[in-house]
Amino acid sequence: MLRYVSNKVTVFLTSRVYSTRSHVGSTISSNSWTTVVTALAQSGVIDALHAAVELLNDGDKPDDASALIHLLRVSGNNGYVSLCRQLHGYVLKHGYVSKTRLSNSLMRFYKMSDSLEDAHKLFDEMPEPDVISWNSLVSGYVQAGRYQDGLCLFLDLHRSDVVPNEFSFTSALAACARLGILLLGACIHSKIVKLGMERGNVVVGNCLIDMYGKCGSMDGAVLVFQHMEERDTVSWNAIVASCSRNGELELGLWFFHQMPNPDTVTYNELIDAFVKCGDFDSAFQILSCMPNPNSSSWNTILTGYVNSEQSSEATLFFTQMHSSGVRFDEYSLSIVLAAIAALAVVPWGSLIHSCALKLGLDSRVVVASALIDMYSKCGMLKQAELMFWTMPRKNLIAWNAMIYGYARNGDSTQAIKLFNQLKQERFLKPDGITFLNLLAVCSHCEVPMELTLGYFEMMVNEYGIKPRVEHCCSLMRAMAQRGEIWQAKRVIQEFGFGFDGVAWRALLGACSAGKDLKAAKAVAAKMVVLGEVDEDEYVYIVMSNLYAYHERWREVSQIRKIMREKGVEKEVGSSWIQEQNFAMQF
DNA sequence: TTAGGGTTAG
Repeated sequence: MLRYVSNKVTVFLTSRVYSTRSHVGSTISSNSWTTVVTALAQSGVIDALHAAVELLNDGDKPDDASALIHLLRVSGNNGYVSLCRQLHGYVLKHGYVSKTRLSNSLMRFYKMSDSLEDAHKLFDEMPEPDVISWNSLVSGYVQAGRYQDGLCLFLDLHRSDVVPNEFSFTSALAACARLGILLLGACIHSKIVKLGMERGNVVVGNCLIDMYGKCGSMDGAVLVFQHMEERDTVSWNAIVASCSRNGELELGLWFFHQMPNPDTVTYNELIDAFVKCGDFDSAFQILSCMPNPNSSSWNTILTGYVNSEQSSEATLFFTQMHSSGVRFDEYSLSIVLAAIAALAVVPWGSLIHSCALKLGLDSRVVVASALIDMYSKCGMLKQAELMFWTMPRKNLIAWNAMIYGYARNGDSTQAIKLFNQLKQERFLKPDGITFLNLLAVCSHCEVPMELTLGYFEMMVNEYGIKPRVEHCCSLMRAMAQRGEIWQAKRVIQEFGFGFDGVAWRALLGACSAGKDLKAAKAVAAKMVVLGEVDEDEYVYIVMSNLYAYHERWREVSQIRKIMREKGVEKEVGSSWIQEQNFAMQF
């Protein structure tokens, strides 16, 4: 068996080695593990790998695990995935599994090659995982965006006999930050203080600032920053980012002016801060004056336009990026695709698609998901499907984008079918967005009420997702469509959204769709009590239209009068003209 | 203590 495996190793290696060999020349004169390890650690990497494989082929077992660790590191770093997997087989066969460091090294390889499940399996098989084994897996999950899995594992670590260290806490804090779980983040902070890890480790401090900032606690972020014994550029950037994120522009600028050596990230944070408060002029000013702007600097402004629903401006800015010679990255493309999706201009979307193909970015998850989204928003479901099914790796965002595509185009059968397929996926599970899309399908198409309710219950009970107001709105729309307005009203109360204007607004929309004047009057009255009516023409328009439908003209003119008095008037319909310039730029 | 683990922008 070993001979067979090793032969494959040799074949694999030689097929890649020959071309480089003539340039590098052989540096290995005598084959022994000592010389091989020295070579692996220094130079002549390819030759050293070759020599190592020859030793394995000859049945020459390494004295200890360290040679195999070196071998794994070097082969992993050079992309010899198949060799690494075969080395794992060798490790299993020759009983090296109990060597914790060696297993950690294998875990590193599996993490590097995006095989977290293999890393976890290996971890489970380790007789004595140490703190590095735990940290490696926790950080693997966190870096892969599987924050909940990472946190669960971190909590398991806490319950184990292994003592967590600084590294364990930094990964856990990053997960809390991304999930916005301030309570757990603060608990971890107190644990860090108790263990005396807060001082003397700048990275821990940086993670704390980031966690507080992302969880909306500006005070927490500033407090940590002020108490840090040592600060590096990341600390300063993290505090400026916290200010930007929490709308504290002036405080952010104050920190910026104190900062010894601002770098590109710092300037980008400032651009972001200005863009977030709508001050695009200042953002431009920083962009034109900053020392080393990169694609992120431009992308930040581009994102600002998209987030403030200025899609046309976003596309114009994108052409400006192109003419300024900015190198587009996957984010530039995905952001501009969002703008194009909002404008629903298919030719521009196709142009960006070609651009992505040309740059070799079309299979990146952010770009592919944005393309799916753009095509489905433009009504081109077949194109969206093609993108989805040809993606080499589909993450949840891609699945959600495709389900949303069906939802938007009213194809409930396909949306539900795809959702059922997603449920079968081993390493993905539906999230709140998935269910939002699914419930939207149910509320727009004629999906049986039992099925709709079933999905809602599945979300809460099976997947433990707390319903947000948007989920309840979809459920209410579905109920209202069947004339069950009063049951829909019960949903608002039952899930504690009685004081949420958005929920009542949705219910009013549902009453309007069902032409139910009596129910609409009750809902509008509730909205008046909640103060949701002032400066919002929606309630007036809905009520006026409903009264008109029921030919109650006296009430219609009364509402129009109130609207005139309050200065709330129906928005004038707007249209857009395609800027031909955009297409001309490419 | 040369081998394995951590932080900031979208």
